[in-house]
Order: sequence, then C-alpha cells, then structure tokens
Amino acid sequence: MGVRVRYSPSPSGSQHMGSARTALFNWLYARHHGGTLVLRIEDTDQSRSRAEHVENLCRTMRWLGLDWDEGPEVGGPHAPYHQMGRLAHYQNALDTLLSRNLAYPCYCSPDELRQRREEARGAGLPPRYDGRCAGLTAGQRAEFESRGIRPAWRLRVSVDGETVVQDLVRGRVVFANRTLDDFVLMRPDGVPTYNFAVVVDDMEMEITHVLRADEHLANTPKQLLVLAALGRTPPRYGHLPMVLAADRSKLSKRHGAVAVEEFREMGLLPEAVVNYSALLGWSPADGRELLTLDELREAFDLDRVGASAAVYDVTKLLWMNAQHLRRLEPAEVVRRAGPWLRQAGLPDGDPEQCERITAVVGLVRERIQTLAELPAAVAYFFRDPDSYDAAGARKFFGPGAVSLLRLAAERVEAIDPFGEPEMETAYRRLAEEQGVKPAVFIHPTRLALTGRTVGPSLFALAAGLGKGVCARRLRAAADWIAASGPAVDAGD
RNA sequence: GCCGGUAUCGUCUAGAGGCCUAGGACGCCGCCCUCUCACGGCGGAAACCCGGGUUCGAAUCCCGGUACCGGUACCA
Repeated sequence: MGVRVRYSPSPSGSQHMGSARTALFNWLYARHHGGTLVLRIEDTDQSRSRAEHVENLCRTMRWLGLDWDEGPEVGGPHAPYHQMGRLAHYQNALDTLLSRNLAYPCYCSPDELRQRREEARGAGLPPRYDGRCAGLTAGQRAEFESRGIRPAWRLRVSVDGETVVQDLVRGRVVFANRTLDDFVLMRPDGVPTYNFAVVVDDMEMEITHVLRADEHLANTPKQLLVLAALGRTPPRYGHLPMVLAADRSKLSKRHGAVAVEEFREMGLLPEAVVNYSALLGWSPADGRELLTLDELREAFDLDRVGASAAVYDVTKLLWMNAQHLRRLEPAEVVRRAGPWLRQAGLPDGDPEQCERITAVVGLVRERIQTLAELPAAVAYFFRDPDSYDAAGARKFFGPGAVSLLRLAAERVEAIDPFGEPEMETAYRRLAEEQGVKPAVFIHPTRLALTGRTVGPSLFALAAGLGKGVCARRLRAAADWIAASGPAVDAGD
C-alpha cells in the first residue's frame, strides 16, 4: 500500500506557524511520494473545540496551497473525519480491549485523582495512577454503579519490559514501561482521550506514517501499548522538531503575529509563508533557500529533517516575502493586493485602473516587502501629494526653490514627446545650462511630484505620471512654497 | 521530582571522523553602484554548551554535567 499520512489538528485555536509547518511537512511527504493526505479534526476536547476554528483551518490550508485527499469538505472512504462523529468506533475498540481484559473501569473522581497526584508530587514520587480500580470485583463495581457513578476506562499496562519507538527522525528511543501508568482511554461520557482516539483513527484510516510535532514523542509508547493490546501493527513515526517563539517558548498568542491568518492580513504571500516554514527543521541538499511549493515537493524528504527545535524569525520571513513578491508578474501583484488597494481608496477593480497600477508596480516592487505596503508606495501616481515630507522640504524647498521649480515646470511642458529618456535628457541639459549638478533639480522635483524624498528613479516615475501632472505638481509646489515662505518648517 | 528529546554565528541552517583556517542565508557594519530610497555586487564582525573518554585524528562517536524544550491530564 502507498503512503498515507494525516494532519490532525485540534480545532482549539487559529492555525499558527507551528501547526502549519506540521501540515506542510505532511503534505510534502504525501505529495513527494505520491501518497494520500488525510485531514482529521481532533475535537474531543469539547470545551475548547470550535467550528470556526475548523473553518479557519481549512481556509488557511487552502490559502497555503495545501490540499487534502480525505477529510472535512471533501469526504472520503473513512468518513467522518472529525472525532466526535466517530464515537462508535472508539466504543468498539474499547469493547475489544474489555473482552480481552486489557482495559477496566475506574471509579475514581477527577478530584480524588488530582489530590493523590499532588500528594505524590509533594512526597517526591512520580504522580502515577495507583491502579486501585484495576482489581475491583464484580461486586465492588456493582456497588459504584448503584451509587450512580459512571466510570472512566483505563488501559491495563504491564510494568514489565520496555517500549521502543523506532523514530524516522530521532532513531531508536526507549521507554521503560514502569514509567507509564494505567492511563485513561475513555471518559465516563464515552468521549475518548487523545492517546486512544489517535490510535483507533490512525489504524482505521490505514495511516502508514505519523508525522507530528515532537511534543508527541513521549506519548508514543502509550499509543504503541494500545496498538499492541488491540493486536495491530503500528505505523511508522516521525517526530518533527518544534517551532518556538523568539524567547524559545512554545508559540502562543502573546507572541504577536503567529497565526497564519495574521500573516495573510499583513500582506504576506502564501509562497513566502510556505517557503519559510519548510526551512524550519528541513533543508534541501543543495542549499537553496528560495523555493516554490513545487520545488519543495520535489526536494522534500524525511532524511533531511533536523532534530532540534527552531525559533521562527519574522524578519527573515519578510525578506523572503520580498523575494517572492519580485518573482510575481506585476499584474499578479496588483490582483493580490486588491483588498489593500481598495482599503486605501485606490482604484481597483476596473481593468483600466488596474492596468495603470500594473504599469507602475515595476517601479515600486523592489521597495516594498508586503502587499500591505503597496498602496502607500503607489498613491502619488493617483493623487497629488497633500503634504511634503518635512525634512525634505527644509532641505529642498529653500530660497530659490520657487523659481527653480517654475523653471523646471516650463521645461517639462516643452518636452514632446514625453517619456523617461526625454525627461532625463531635458533635466540633464537644464542642469548643465544652469551650471549645477542634476541632483539640484532632481531632488526638489521628486519632492514636488511625490511629496517624498525616497522612491523610484525620478525620470521613470515622471514618465509614469505624465507631462501634465508633472507640470501641475511642480507649479503647485512652487506656489505652496511661495505662500508658506521658503524653508520654514514646511510640509507638516 | 521522574521519563524522554535537543544542543554549530543573535536567528534559520550546512556539516554524517581527516575535504573545517567550520560553509550558506536573514539581520548588523563598511565599500561599490547611484538622482534619493530600495534592489544588486563586494568585503567584515559573529558559532561547534562544558568536562572526560575512544581514535594517529572529533563539530562529527561514547559517557557525565549543564541548559533548554516536551511528557508526566478524564488537553491535544
């Protein structure tokens, strides 16, 4: 049988970088090997699971370009794919264990258990379940039942021997069985615990490779024990290194932007998020850093997955985003920036306006890192500046700027036809005539045209603006200086 | 506490006994390009956690320590 992997998040929050990385590795592994990816929702924690989180999950997966073959929204032969819809399966598995006397009911209350754990911890002992319900007689059970106490169900774990995990990433890991206890398989309300549900589902869904975060390594022996009790062969396991926040702690809300959706809202490209995530715990043999999803799929395999946890760094993510932004066609950049352009009140939607933005994107693309920065970068192509950069005005709108700008306006009007090289020729000639360096004209002009001191080549942006707009803005700037007085803290 | 995992520049990593004077990337600094800002190019500072072994030889193997992370839940 081919490779069957699964990504099985619990819908208790928005998809964050760590879980997205796990999803990505599963997708890459499945696609690289021509296998199947199952998406399964582990919603057995009823107090924290929310439907909106399932939606967020599916939405972010799709945004990242990660499709799944079986699971929510697509169905499949092992439906349903959310655990709360599979309670009968866990009950069946429990019945099997019960019939073999490998599980038993436990009538201890959560409160009692917590108390005993605390006592044990206080006494410096391992806080393991003491097994007191393991040997209950039929009479004793009947007695609890008659008092209306519903039991939780525990696995009978032998203290002898050891359980070995042959991990695809970490190699052989050995656990002494005496460090384990009779853990709970199913709660009194019939909802299974994690260690029971995963095993039953992975088994029934015929999962061949379990690729999940490192935090589950210590749970694996328990799952192996359940599998053995059920008489089944375990899948292969691969425990992926954790993704940590900058302070090396587990990723959480308080670490700022960690949710995939937040990155989308920040104007990051899915290409960049995927590329960056892939390099958290994996690296290609040839050392490439910039890869597309396709290239990742091609190059990915488990043998190059590292073992140590990775801290994620937004700065590098942003750099990578800028790299991918430059690889997109200008029209595509505009298309993707739609929401941000709209929000900024810039023309968006009608083809003619889009074309105008597209024509200008090439000039600003290497000056921005995210889509969210695009509106501000192209705004002056569509609107006259409503103010001038204060420091720039002090520097370039001094005495003499009025006549300089008016002279420039005259020259600009005389250019025909008007284009980038013609504008450049005219300006250089003008400067030469005046016996000054071109920069003397260039800087005030940029400020007059854009309101800013930084940006694309003046001649290119002037060509983008057109002759009429350039002349008008030059005159407007001259008038503004004349009205407000030269060089007095202008422009803010 | 007990169990498990991990440990290379600030960060992501390459490195699977000699190729390591430890390589690349982000970030940082400098220079170049240049009408500004970016982009790009060039150069620089910056790391093998500590201690023992094994070996002719260790970043690489083994042991111990330390640190960090995870598990020790009727969370996943």
